[in-house]
Amino acid sequence: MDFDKLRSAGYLTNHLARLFAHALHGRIAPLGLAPAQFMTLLELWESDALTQVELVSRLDVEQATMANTLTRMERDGLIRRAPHPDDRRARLVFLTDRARALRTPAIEAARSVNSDMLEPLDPEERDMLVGLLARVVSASRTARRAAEKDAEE
Amino acid sequence: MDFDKLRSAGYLTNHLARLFAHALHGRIAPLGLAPAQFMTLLELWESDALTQVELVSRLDVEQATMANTLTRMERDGLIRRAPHPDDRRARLVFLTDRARALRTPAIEAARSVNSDMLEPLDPEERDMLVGLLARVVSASRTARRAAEKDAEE
DNA sequence: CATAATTAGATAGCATGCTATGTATTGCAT
DNA sequence: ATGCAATACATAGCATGCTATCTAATTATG
Repeated sequence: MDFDKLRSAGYLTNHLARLFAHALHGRIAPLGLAPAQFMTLLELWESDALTQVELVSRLDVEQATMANTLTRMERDGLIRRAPHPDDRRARLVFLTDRARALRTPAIEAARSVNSDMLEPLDPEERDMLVGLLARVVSASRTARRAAEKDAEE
Repeated sequence: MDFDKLRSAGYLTNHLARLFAHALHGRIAPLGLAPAQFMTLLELWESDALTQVELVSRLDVEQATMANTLTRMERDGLIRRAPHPDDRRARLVFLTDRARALRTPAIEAARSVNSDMLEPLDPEERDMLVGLLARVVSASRTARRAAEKDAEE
């Protein structure tokens, strides 16, 4: 019973994700940002005033994870939360000026992490890798949602 | 200043790693295993009686991370730790019978996670993806080690 | 040989992620 | 209109991962 971890997609993906996270952390920590905060800001830079539920569905993390990330972001002065005007259960998440100002440098940092990490690949290979990753992620999200739908019955 | 997360290797890798981890967790939790424990067992199944330092270098996690994982594995009856005969600082990690017995079913579970997740890809595409991931991981580890070497001076 | 530098490991403190649960509100269906 | 199900969010508890720091032991060096 053998298992070659260096030919295992799951193993390699886990390892690569840690390497990416480490690199990103190094580049955005000077901005006062952590990786999950950056990910969340990517959505808020696109459209401000989202609810937690909307962020959860866009980023595909669990609601509890997002709640904690938002608490840390509020602590760090990146967001404010205000009551939703039409739904007293919900709160809207707003960017602070500080978070708005970080958009350009943070995205620049993320871009440079991607280029550095993919440096060993040819341009066509980079596209190939990104395309394959996107397809697997997309299919897996779909499959998971179908499975959860099933489980409801 | 735009950033398309669905074309970002770092973003996709992080997302895919979470999807893989979730799938693996679901399959090995019934065996009483967690993902990081499985990863560690992969090394110990190959060669028993390793030190923590040896596990750290093979799995490329930080020493503190491995120390905690080993503590949980000892708690769960997967390993025992005994003093190193030639170095009183070190301890050797040994598999228990329970951990040995899990080898076949756990590897079977991991294999099935990989096949399920890569199901949307053709066989050649799967090989391509695994090969590209392996190259990026390998290059990045090398670069990181070089950078650390540099930082020593 | 004595001391300094290195090495092995443990521990503290934090960020992300998860599951499971609790609370308040909303909305639907009778 | 009421009463139950669904929804939005918070919280507790745990696993992984990290950096930073501490102790003890070993190795290297003067």
